[in-house]
Amino acid sequence: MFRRYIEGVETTTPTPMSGRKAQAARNDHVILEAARAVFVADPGAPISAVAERAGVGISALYRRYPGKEDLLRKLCSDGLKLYIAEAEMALADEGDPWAAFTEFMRRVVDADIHSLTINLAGTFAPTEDLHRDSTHASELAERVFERTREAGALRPGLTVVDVAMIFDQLAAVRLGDEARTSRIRHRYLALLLDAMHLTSAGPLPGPAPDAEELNRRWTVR
Amino acid sequence: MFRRYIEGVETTTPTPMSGRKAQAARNDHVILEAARAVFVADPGAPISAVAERAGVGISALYRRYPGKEDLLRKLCSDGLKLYIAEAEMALADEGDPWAAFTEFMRRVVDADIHSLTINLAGTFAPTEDLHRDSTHASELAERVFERTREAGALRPGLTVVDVAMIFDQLAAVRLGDEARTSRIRHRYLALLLDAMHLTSAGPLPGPAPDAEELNRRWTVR
DNA sequence: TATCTGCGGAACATAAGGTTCCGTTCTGTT
DNA sequence: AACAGAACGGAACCTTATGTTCCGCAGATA
Repeated sequence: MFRRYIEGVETTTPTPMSGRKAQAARNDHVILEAARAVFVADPGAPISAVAERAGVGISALYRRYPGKEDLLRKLCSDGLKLYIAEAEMALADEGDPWAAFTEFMRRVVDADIHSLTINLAGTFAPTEDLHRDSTHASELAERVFERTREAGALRPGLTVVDVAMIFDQLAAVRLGDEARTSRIRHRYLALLLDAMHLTSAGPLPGPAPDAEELNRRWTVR
Repeated sequence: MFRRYIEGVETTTPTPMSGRKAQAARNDHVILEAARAVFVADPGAPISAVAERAGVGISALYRRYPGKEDLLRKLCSDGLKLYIAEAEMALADEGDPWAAFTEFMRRVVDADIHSLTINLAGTFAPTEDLHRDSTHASELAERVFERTREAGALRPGLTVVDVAMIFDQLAAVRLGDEARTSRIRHRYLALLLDAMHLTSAGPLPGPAPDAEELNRRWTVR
């Protein structure tokens, strides 16, 4: 029978095209990717938009996540882990600290990690795990920043909080599709990196934000 | 009678504290200011939030504007007129073009004009008047920018659209109250201005956005 | 005193969106 | 071949949010 034929394919293919389990596993990924795209474009988007984009029904979402907030938390958690991984990669780079720092920022902008973390914060009640990851991410970023600063590659007066704020500003750049947006963000990232690299420039006006001010954004609006 | 006394005050004081007309005129201003504060903080805020902030009832709003969109259009229109006035002031400055340019940007950031124009665009159906003002504003900004560029004060490759995008990014900076936000925006404006002033730096990556891409943001989302 | 203007805010109507639920399809088993 | 169950689609349900209307009141005006 046809079914049998399909089953045969299943057992010989790493990612079989049929089979309930395989379909479900594929949906796991499709749904997460759709959720990422939708919520990055609009953190307040309805859950039905995610289902539509994923090409599945709403029940496929509720089978995997108890509610909307859980999905948002999952995305945010993944974003934080990505950020942590990028920061660790930067720290593992023993070469030129400035080069490692710029590459770190480029990768964060490239993967639009910031849109997954801070931009989603405030749309759900944060959990203890999320808070831990967030703290860890901040610490790693601080180490990347400090190493760069100690190498004398940064404009005096800059702080690691400035880096976070710059990610904020770049995440606000939105024009056309994701590819276009990414390209334009890199344009302004290049501009900002040049400004951050002016090691003999004067101090910037006003005190930089402090970490406490930043963390307040995690509370539900 | 007490009423007579008040009337007497009315005729001798420029802004009498009582009198129906005077109260109404004051409300005109109070309501607009409340609407500005509320919608700048959140373009999707409910109209009741505006009334609450103004300390008036909802009917006081509906007496002045047929509906929510009309109020938003009024704010946006005022913002465009402000922008036009600032650009004209910059053009009238016959001194150092770079100084005039930086002061122009500082004033726009200071008055948070960008939050009134582009940030509100898309929340209402644009009218012909609005479109005309928008075009006029762009033309004036272009002249300010061109004059600065011709003076050799700008990094090669920059365009006037970059200026608009930078306003966008600065408007995304939000931390604490309006005063704190303003101060922090000026910090990053200073950073960006330094980067824009690197007249001998290499070109930035990627093509700058074009005007058409920008104007697409005026359509309702 | 009669009338009018401006206004407060409850009431109303509607839209939006999160969640539930039922019927259907396909899978693996007896 | 019939059956139990998993995964799912999507309509229905229900609550919330919010734009708008409306009614009654207070102060001003004549």
